[in-house]
Amino acid sequence: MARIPVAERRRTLVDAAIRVVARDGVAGTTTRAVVAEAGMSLASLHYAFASREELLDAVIADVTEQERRAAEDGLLPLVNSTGPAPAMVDVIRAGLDRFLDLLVADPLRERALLELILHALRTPGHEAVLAAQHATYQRAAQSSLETAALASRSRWRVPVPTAARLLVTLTDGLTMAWLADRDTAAARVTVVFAAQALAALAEPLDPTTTPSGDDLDQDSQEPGPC
Amino acid sequence: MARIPVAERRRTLVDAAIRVVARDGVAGTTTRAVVAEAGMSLASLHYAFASREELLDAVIADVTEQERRAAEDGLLPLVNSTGPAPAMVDVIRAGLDRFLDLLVADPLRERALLELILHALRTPGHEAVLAAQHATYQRAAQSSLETAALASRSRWRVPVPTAARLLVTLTDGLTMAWLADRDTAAARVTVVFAAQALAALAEPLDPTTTPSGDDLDQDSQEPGPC
DNA sequence: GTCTATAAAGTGATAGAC
DNA sequence: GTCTATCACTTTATAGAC
Repeated sequence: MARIPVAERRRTLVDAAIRVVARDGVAGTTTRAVVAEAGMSLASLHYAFASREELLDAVIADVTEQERRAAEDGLLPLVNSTGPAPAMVDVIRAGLDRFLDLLVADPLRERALLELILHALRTPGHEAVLAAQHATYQRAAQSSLETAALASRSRWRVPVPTAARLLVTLTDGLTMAWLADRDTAAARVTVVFAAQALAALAEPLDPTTTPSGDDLDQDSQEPGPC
Repeated sequence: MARIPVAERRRTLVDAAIRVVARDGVAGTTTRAVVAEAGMSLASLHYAFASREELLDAVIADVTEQERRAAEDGLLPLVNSTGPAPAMVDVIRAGLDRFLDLLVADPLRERALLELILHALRTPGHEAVLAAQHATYQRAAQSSLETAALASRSRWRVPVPTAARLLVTLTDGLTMAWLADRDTAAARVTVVFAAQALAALAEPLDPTTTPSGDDLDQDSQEPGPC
């Protein structure tokens, strides 16, 4: 077959492995399944990667980087907006709703990432890639919150890393809960309260601006599964 | 060997399987590993359970029931307390702190439960046990919140199922975040804000009672990993 | 009912031809 | 560099002796 640079081989294999993990889970991501998806021989995988675990490390790093870019892209519309400053709670709610959109549109991807993280949590030798994943998320959450403060002309009343950890906690929890019950309407309601909880940790720079959230006393009953 | 009732065999096998899942993960829970832990032969497992998957179903149901009982027991101290009614935020914070205590004391158990849920999410035919698990959690969260309202002489301003879903989201997120970074001090801070977020959805029955939370402007910096 | 032994089908990794 | 063929091992499940 054609002589392919090892860097390109790695890319092809990582992309194929991501599809296999999403479809069959980590346990189903055998070396044979990956090379079948990538359309190459088993030996080529072991030429590009020393072992299956090394391939999985590369997959985790790649998926994490993709998520980080998605978060970054989600912030661009905010910094470029003109008009009057929106309330912090609305900025956060819009961001969380966009996150939920991604989850609903591609649940296999998020489930795959959770599986990969749990796998790395249990397997010795994956500490480095796991720490990198966590640091990337924390940083993405921090810059999201800092951008949100700029857009809403607010300041954080708690250290940004503290608020960022709450944001990560909320997105992780939203993901787990939605994957478990697939109740998108209920998740939207949870997003509203999550946004209020985060926005309560910030205050407007200009005291005359009155921050307004949604009505707490809404009579929305728990909707059934979609 | 001794002739053992099949019900007892099943109990022994499920208990052994729970230990193996906690130690080696779902992928490491092979039929051989379980029978070695239980001290019986491979054929005895297949006499009690038709397949490995059927055993895993029983494990998920058992662990879920144990968690439900733990949540129930955690509520008993609340309803029996005399003295003046504590503030809702303090009741919830105490409950979340107790949850965090359990997580820190036995992280392998929570990690195992997450792995089992993800496994059930991916494997066809496990929908029933997964739905049961989710319903159990939602019910436990609801009765926890109702008990908290009683103890703090408050009422919920939103439907209890809605608040319960936020509680489940927060505990799931707390678990994932702590498992990822093992930063107990940061998790305690997250608990404070999570409790405030939930307490904001309730109001005291007696208007003269002033609900008091913690100071939001505390200068706690993000602590390093433990 | 309980066991040993084994079947049948995987797995990760590598040797060696080209 | 890339391939086929294969090693060495593990897996679930079952057959058949007792």
